[in-house]
Amino acid sequence: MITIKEIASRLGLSTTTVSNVIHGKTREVSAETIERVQRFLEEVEYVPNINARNLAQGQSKIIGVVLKSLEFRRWNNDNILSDPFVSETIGGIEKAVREAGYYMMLYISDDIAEILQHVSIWNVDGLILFCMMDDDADRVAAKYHKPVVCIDTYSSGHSGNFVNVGLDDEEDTYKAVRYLIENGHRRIAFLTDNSVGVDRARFWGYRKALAEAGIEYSDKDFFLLRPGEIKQGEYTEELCTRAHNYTAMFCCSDIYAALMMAELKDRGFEIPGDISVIGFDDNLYSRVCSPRLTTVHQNADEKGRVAAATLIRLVRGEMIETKEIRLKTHLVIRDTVRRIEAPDM
Amino acid sequence: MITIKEIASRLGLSTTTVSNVIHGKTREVSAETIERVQRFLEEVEYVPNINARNLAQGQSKIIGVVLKSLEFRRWNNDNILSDPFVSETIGGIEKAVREAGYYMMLYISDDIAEILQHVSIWNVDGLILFCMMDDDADRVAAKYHKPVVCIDTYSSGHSGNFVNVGLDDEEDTYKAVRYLIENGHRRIAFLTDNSVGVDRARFWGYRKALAEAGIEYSDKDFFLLRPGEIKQGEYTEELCTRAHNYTAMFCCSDIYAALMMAELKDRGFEIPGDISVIGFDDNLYSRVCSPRLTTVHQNADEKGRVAAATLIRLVRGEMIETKEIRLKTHLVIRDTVRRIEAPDM
DNA sequence: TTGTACGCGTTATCAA
DNA sequence: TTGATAACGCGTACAA
Repeated sequence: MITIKEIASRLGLSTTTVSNVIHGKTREVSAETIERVQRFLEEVEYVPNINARNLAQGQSKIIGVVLKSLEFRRWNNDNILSDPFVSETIGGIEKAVREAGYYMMLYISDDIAEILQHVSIWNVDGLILFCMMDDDADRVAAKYHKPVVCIDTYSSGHSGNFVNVGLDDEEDTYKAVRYLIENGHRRIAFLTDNSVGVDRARFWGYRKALAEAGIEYSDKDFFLLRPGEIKQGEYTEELCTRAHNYTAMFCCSDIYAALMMAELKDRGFEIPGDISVIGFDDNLYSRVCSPRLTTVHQNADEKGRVAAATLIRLVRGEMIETKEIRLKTHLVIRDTVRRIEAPDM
Repeated sequence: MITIKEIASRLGLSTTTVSNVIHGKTREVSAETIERVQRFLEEVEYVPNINARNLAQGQSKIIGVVLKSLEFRRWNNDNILSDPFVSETIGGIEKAVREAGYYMMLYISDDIAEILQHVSIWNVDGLILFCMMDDDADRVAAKYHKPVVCIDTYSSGHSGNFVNVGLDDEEDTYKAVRYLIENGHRRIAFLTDNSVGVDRARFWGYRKALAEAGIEYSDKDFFLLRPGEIKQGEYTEELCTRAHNYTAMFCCSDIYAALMMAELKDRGFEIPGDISVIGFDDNLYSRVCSPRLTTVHQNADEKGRVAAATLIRLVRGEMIETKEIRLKTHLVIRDTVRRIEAPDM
């Protein structure tokens, strides 16, 4: 690895001049020198030592992406990246980070202290917090004195320490459930694996649609998938039995919808004949189902890109008007919701 | 951020002593001093500046993970992480890297020069090349003079510049296709989206099983999914029409198997009544299908962990006996292959 | 227009 | 057992 000092001495120049040319601070260098230096730089394939650069400048060009795995246990708790929504979002982040000339460091941990240590060791320029619950995000953002952008974090009392990129989960779910109701459904189950953050908001959207239609809600309508049970196939028996009492089911993710459909079909359910299903995400799982899944479309890749782009603006010192960026969704109507002509009361 | 220098001056010690305590070079420090320093370190929550450390030591503690997106175009070329096999493997890598006290930098690019520049800027200690074809991997490994581990790379003339972690794709596929043949199938299609690397090896396993059973192969038996067509739903019409001539189909991934099953069912095919299907990977897609997919199981998470662990051994200067680490697979028999009693000739 | 010299935070050598 | 001091490679006041 050739250094600036070496280049300077070989060219009979000072390190300052070489450094200036590298950084395009060209107004004080003669055209001839610029030319000469640039040619040489290419010739020897100079690459800067970023550690030295960062040390001198007190920056890092690193965007840290932190996943907290415990809170967001989709079907496989061991490997949170196996959730397609998560990994697609990360893909979007990577793209935006790279295009902005930054680097991405991925860090998966449940331990807030560990996360803070990590970002401070690397002097990370900005942080994206993903799959992290309210208070944890607040805590990190409060201790870390640089820009933080969260994805899908609902903050009770928004501390103002971070910008959040998310959906309007309550409204989005409300519309989907209203669609079920408009199709004559009144006995509608709600399926998820937790009741915090995003899923809580979706739950309230579901409740709102029910209330508006004068449908009473009972705790039995809440179908909870326990962590690990999907992998093991436990409990689904019970859920499928309970499903007999419903004509429709709203699922908090396409994965769950697809999985549930498979379990239901195994037990003789016709879909949507016996039970209608709506998912959330509109990823590949919705197109692997048969019949094809009616679902709420969101763009995970865009979510990641927007989060990263926003963070980088913040890192560059720009002001962001709003603390809450909401992406649009829409209902994609496919083949898993049937119309009930004579609604059963 | 408090520095060693600051700590030393506050404690009335030298930076050397403080540094020694931090690194456990304790044989030359008095017990009392150790105690005093350690207590103070905790008190002020000292975190090292890794840029300075790396600069002084000429290392980085970074494991670079490079994805080359172009060569491996599953269903969504824009966002390679949306492929569950890819993202699960990365999850496995991250785990092993973190547990070994290293950091992971994820970099997605098609441009070899860009990749090399990236790793040399960051002085990355070791490299994992993923989704990269033979010659590209060779080229990177040749120019980069530190340890390289590839995942699923088939090298024509193995340069010896890297260790590869993969499967025995030919043998694994051979067994799966033989299973179809043992069940009376003779008209068996092969579905994939490319014919290089892993998929080429699988193709030869398929051919081997056919040949062994005296079944003639024709180019028509090769079902090629074109990039982008899955997203658009183009061409599947043609593939489904051609499928009428077969009693079974071997698919190079669960995604494709699941997708194909949905398309086929849409057109009235019974599975496995009209056509049997086998997939590869055994990820969640195989359990979302109905009926449940018979498939070749591989452990993506483990693949990632093994690759990372191997790389880190290399980085630490250990010797690795073999240049080719092959993980085991096995056929998971579920419900998509039927037995044909009177084989149709 | 170019060069000198110092600081960034750490590790490492060698002397005390 | 401890402490000066010199690297590591780069950026940048400030001087020339």
